[in-house]
Amino acid sequence: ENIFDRSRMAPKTPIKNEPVDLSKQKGCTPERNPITPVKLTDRPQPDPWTPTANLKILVSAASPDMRDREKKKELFRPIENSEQSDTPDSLQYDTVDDSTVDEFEKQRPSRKQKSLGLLCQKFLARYPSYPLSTEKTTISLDEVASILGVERRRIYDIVNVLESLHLVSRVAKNQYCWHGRHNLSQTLKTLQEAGELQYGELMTFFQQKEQDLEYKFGERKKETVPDTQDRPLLDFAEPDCSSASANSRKDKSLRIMSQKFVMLFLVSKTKIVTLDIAAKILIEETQDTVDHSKFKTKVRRLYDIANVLTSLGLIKKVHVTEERGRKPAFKWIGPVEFPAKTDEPRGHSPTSDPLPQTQRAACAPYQICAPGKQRFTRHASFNGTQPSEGTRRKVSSEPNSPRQERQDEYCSKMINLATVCRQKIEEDTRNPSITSPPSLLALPGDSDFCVNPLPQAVFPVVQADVPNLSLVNGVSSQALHPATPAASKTENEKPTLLPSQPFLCFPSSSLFMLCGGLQENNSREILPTTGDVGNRSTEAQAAVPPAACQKRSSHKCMSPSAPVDEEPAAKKQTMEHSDVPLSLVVPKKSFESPKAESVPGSACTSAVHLEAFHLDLASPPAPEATDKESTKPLDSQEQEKWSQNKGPDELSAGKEHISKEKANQPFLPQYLYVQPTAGLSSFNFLFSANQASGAIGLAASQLPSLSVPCVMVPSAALASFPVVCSPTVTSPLSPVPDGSFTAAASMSFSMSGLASTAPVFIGTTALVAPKVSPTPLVDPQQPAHPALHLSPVLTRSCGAVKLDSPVCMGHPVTLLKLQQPSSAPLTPKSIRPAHHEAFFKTPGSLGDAVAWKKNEGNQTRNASSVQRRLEISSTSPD
DNA sequence: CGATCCCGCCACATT
DNA sequence: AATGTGGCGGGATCG
Repeated sequence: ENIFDRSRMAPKTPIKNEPVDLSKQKGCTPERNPITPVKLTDRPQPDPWTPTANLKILVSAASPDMRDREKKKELFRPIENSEQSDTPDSLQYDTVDDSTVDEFEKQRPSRKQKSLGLLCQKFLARYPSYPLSTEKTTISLDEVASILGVERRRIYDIVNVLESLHLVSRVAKNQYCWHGRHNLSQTLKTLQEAGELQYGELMTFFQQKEQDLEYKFGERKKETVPDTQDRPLLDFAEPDCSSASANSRKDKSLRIMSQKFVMLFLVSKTKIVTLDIAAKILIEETQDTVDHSKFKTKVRRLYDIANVLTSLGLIKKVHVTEERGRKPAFKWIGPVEFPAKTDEPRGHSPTSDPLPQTQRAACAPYQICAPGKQRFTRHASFNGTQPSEGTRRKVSSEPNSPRQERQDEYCSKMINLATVCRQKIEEDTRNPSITSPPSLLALPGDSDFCVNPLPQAVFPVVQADVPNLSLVNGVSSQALHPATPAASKTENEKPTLLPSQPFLCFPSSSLFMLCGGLQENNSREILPTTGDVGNRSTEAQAAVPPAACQKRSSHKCMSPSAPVDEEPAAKKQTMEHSDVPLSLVVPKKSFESPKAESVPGSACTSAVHLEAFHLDLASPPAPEATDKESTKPLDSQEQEKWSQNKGPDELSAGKEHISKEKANQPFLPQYLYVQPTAGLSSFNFLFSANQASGAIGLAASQLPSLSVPCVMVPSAALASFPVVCSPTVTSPLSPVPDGSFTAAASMSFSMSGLASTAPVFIGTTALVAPKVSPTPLVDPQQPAHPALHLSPVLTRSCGAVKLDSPVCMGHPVTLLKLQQPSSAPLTPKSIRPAHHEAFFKTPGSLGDAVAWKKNEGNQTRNASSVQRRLEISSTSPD
């Protein structure tokens, strides 16, 4: 059939074009059988051209498919000839053949026909952009290569780039699994965030001044880039590391380059990146030695990448005429804004969608790696047994700059923490991490972790009990406190005290926000946040430099000192992907309608408050640690704040923006702890403000939408219990791991809560796994907004109402109203289960249900233990 | 003649 | 050692 088409086509189209068409057709048809036309594209005429060609063919022919192809080829040839000849008729073949052959040979072989871009199109045509989550598509490199009639090498070029965007993931040797673009937006978002950190400054410079910039640029690169750039790469690498096997060869420059290249676009204001600049930036290391040859090689690679990206419809070639002259460049034509979940509704269970479990399983190894970041970030550390040698290696190994060193240290610490946490978590939930969504961006995580100069790590989760890890606790405590000695020492100690628990303890007293993240940013941005949000990009750019500086400085300060480091780490974890979660939960009583309504208006104000909080928290320290202090003060304000509900969102949004822009670390996890004030006397709420990325986030950075994982805990419980902050973020994909992790954390809480009272957890939507959806509350399958997701859940369970508030910023805010806790609405038991699943299930978690159960059991247990501890702690110190 | 970038050698990684 | 990966750059082709 194909043949026919071709023949038809051929005549119609001009030779050159024809080939393309054919190829496309091929691409389409090929799905099942390679039957097609490989030949056409493949090698028109093996014979004449290259002697080797024949050999190749023969070799390939080994496979039946190949034979078929060859046959076809023969058949085709005539056709081709005819095509070329212009006269469609096949009749001519015979006669024309030779002559035609020559002609056509010349033509045929046209380079264009063999271009990587075309090949990529064919490749992409074979797979659905948005494959059903259920079906998992595996790609056999050999098969594809043969089908498309190209050497495997070429397929690698394509796959590597696709992999960098998480459109595919490597499952095994010669095997890749196709994810499609489900996670693309998430990936892009992550890249953007990472890019801002790494390249924000640079890009700004470039755009501003090219020449001078170049110089400076080079310098900066070294400074700025090195840390980041190197690290970012890590993303992948790290994953690999985690996998145990090291990353293969270097770090797979093509992949990294691809990501970096994409980052440049995403960071660029103009969305146009010239090849030379990109090459210069990407050369990184060599800056000094900028060999011309190296530059040249880099450019070649960029072309390769650009071809693939072009095929994906993400960029297009353009020319920029600058002072120097006309230069080749590419313009980003893909999505620019990445709300919580761009592409698809998957928000709830972002990851899951893209990757069905099966896929995950299949992809797992890889995913792990790729998502490494996530893992890291989240519980990332949990996944791998160890932080991954690679990571460490990189960290330690690359001593680019002082910064790095710091980072390294930081990373190391983080890793350690992560490891500990991981262990615990693993114990509880074993696999979840593994299953993590493939698509998640490893990058961000990684970057966050190691790469980002600003390491704001947040603790991913709080653990309920883990007596075992005293170390962890110590760390966590430190993390919390680090920055803010003042804050917490006393209070913190308690948490810390909670010996084994990594979690944070919050005083039951009031509400506080914990911000993970960028303290620096917050401070800076605080003011701007509210207003700026809209303009982030602009501001961001402007802000970036300073922010970066600050961050750096802060980081340095932080990282170097053990305590400090910890904090960042904690922040990171929390924040991680997500920038800032916006959602807030409001207890009905207190807030209820009145406030909720007011929210929009108040949001701004509230936002301010929040910001302030953030600042406080952030800057000093430990979000968690601060809890008491911050909390208390907040308490008084709580009501107001609550009324402001939106505020948080905005704030968070603002923060996110800011943070992202500047630090990039945008991820500040923010948690709001609300004490049972009025209505909810008995309940405590923890909100994570962050974000974004994770959960649903998306919103995080750019989007105002808020997704916040929240944990409600009965006040009583809280009083005595340390509260753990769930990691907010999870990227859609990553969610799995995160989710799992989170879930675990949350679980523990819930458990505790149950024990004493009934704790309710409100998860952010992000966390919600699609699969879970079945639960009543659930789902969120509405893709729409992350916030929405949350709301539904709440609504159901609690009757909470979520509101989207346009708010000042226009960021959507979600408010949740909770019915009176006291009342039954939240029956802990009934609710929880639902919530848990809904919230926590992560797509990624494979055996979620089981895991859950287990977890719950554990949690319960833990809770009890925790309670004990808590009680003790509570009594003792404060 | 510069922009593109195909081709495939060959090194490194994995099996 | 065989095979999978993929860095890399010569040099052909395009515009």
